[in-house]
Amino acid sequence: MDDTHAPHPASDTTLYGIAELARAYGVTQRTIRFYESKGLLHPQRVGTQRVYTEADKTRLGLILRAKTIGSKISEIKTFLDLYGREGEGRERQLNFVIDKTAEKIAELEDKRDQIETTLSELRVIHSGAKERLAARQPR
Amino acid sequence: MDDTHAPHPASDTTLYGIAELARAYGVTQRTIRFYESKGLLHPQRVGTQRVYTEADKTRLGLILRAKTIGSKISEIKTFLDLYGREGEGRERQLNFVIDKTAEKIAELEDKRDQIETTLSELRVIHSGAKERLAARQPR
DNA sequence: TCCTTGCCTGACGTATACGTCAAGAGGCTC
DNA sequence: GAGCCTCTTGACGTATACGTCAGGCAAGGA
Repeated sequence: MDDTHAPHPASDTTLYGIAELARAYGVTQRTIRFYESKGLLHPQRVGTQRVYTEADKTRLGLILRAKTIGSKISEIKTFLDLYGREGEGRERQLNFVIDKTAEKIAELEDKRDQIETTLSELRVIHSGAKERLAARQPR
Repeated sequence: MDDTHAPHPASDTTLYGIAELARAYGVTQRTIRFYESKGLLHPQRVGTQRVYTEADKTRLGLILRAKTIGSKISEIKTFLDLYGREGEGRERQLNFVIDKTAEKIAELEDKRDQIETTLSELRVIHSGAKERLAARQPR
C-alpha cells in the first residue's frame, strides 16, 4: 500500500522540528527548550530529537500570547491548564476553573482599561504634535 | 504682606515624604528610590531627605501604569519624555514625538487586541465550567 | 571516510527589577 | 540624653527569562 502520497484530509498530522517551530513564531530554539524545561511543552521524541505536533504548535502560540499580555511563565502553566482542563467534570476542578478564569478576566479587564487610558492620552499627544508641526509649515 | 496663612487655591503645593508616596501607591520605598536611580524621578531634597511634589506623585503614577501595561523601565524614560515634552516646538522634537507616539499606539493596540482575544476565550471557559457545575447540581 | 549540518544536554553568563541587610545621621519624646 | 523612629547610602542577594558557549551524537553528502 502506498500511504506516503498525501496527508490526511481531516486531522492535521503535520509534524515540526524545533527549528521550524522557532522560525514559525520568531523565537529561538533556546526559548522553546526553556519553556519545555518549565513544563509548558511536552513534545514527543524520536531518539533524542524533539518532534512537535500541530497541537504543540498551537500551545506554543498560546504561551507566547500569554507572555505578550504580561503573564509570567509560572502563571502560564495554570493558564494553559484552564484551556486544557475544561472538559474535566470533578467539582473541585470546576470550581478551580471558575475561580481562576474569573480572576484572570478581572485582571485582564483592568489591564485593558489602563491600556485604553494610555492610548487616548497618546493620541492626544500625537495629534497635538502633528498640528503644531503643521502650524510651523504653512505650505 | 501676609502670604503664609493659606495654600494657593489653584496650584497644589502639597508635599510628600517617601513613606507617604510609597503607601499611596502600594509600592516600597526601595522601588521609588530605584526609579530615581534610573532617572525616572527627580525629587527635591531637604537636607538628605527626599521631598515629592504633587507633580512627582503624578509622575510616579504614570510610571506604575506604564509598568502594568508592560513597559520596561528603560522604555518608560522616553515614554515620560513624550508626556512632558509635548510643548516643545523644535521640529526634530516634534517629529520624534509623532513617531514615538505612533509606535507606542500601534504596540498598545496590538496588545489590547490580544487581551480581548484572551478575554473572550476565558469567558467561554468560565461560563462553560459554570454550566457544567450547575448541571451536576440540579437543586 | 571525513566533513558539515542539525540537534542534544549541561553549565555558566546576563539584563531587569527590585529585596534585604548594614551602618550611620537627624529629630522627637520621655 | 538615651532610646526610638525615619530616612539615607551602599552593597550584596534573588527571581525571572532567557543568551551563549562547550562538548558530543547522528545522519547525509562529497
